[in-house]
Amino acid sequence: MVTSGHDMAMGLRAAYWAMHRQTDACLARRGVTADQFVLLALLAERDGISQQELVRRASSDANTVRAMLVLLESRGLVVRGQHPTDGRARRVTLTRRGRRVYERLWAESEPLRQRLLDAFEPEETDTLVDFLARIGGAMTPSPAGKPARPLKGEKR
Amino acid sequence: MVTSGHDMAMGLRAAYWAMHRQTDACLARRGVTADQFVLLALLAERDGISQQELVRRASSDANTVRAMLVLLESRGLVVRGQHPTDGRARRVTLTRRGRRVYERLWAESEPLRQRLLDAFEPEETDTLVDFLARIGGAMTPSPAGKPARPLKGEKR
DNA sequence: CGAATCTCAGGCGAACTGATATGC
DNA sequence: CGCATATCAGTTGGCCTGAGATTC
Repeated sequence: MVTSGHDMAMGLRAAYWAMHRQTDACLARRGVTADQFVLLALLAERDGISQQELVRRASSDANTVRAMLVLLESRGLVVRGQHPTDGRARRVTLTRRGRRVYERLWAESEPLRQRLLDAFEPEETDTLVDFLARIGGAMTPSPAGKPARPLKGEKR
Repeated sequence: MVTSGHDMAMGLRAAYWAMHRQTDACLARRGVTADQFVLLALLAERDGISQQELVRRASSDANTVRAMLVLLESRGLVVRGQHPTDGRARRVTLTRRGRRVYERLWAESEPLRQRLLDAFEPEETDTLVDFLARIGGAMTPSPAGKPARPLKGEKR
């Protein structure tokens, strides 16, 4: 097989959208989108982080995250409070209802994650995650001045 | 490392969006989005296919593809003609200008694909594409009645 | 001062739903 | 008839740019 960069890109696109659509369909009954679920999951994993931190972890951008949080807040799932030390930042937390909803969504989407796992041998999953991380790294622009590209002999 | 289905999903999300943003940024100068570029690439590879075929290959949906093609047609990059045998279908072709623009975009985005390739050893790329295809397969709903899931001993 | 975090206004491509027309 | 392809109308969530306020 002769695999090109284009094949990788198209495969990545197909894989992502297949997953995204399945996730949306799975969560739609509760009126939550896949992207909103990502935020809830990040908060469930590490509650009380800032919006900026959510932006980074969700691979999104500040305006989008803000809009989504405002929406989730209006539904009583999250609270955007004040950061204890940084006056600029907001401290985002799950409400009790938010956590309850999230846990239900997590349980209902478990079959999806299982189907994902079942498609791979146990020893393959680490490789896959590593591959995906490498793509993310290769496609992340170096923050101007700090050469994030790996030089020779540099460990990742 | 303990890799969960959630890790895979988040990694896939991060990888896809990193690539998508870089591609958008790269093509923006010519006023073409990454998604539009996908359609152009599919047509360059196999000209004269139907919209439905584009839908499948682009992992998109009929309404979205139509809207994008109407847009591309208004810019003189594609033509939506009549299918020779199937009266329902449309035969979509690149115009000469469309092909010229596409080839320029392809050349300008070559560094991106190279960065993608450079992140992997030659023997890894096939594995990656296989992995991505498996995700796509695992997340593709079986078309009701045809169990697309792999049974034991079945070759892919 | 610059840099970081967030807010606001606004635009837009793309995904989606549902209904409809037409040809296979 | 059912089914597939495409169209149309309309909605929405999410991404983006650019500006500004506030705080570090």
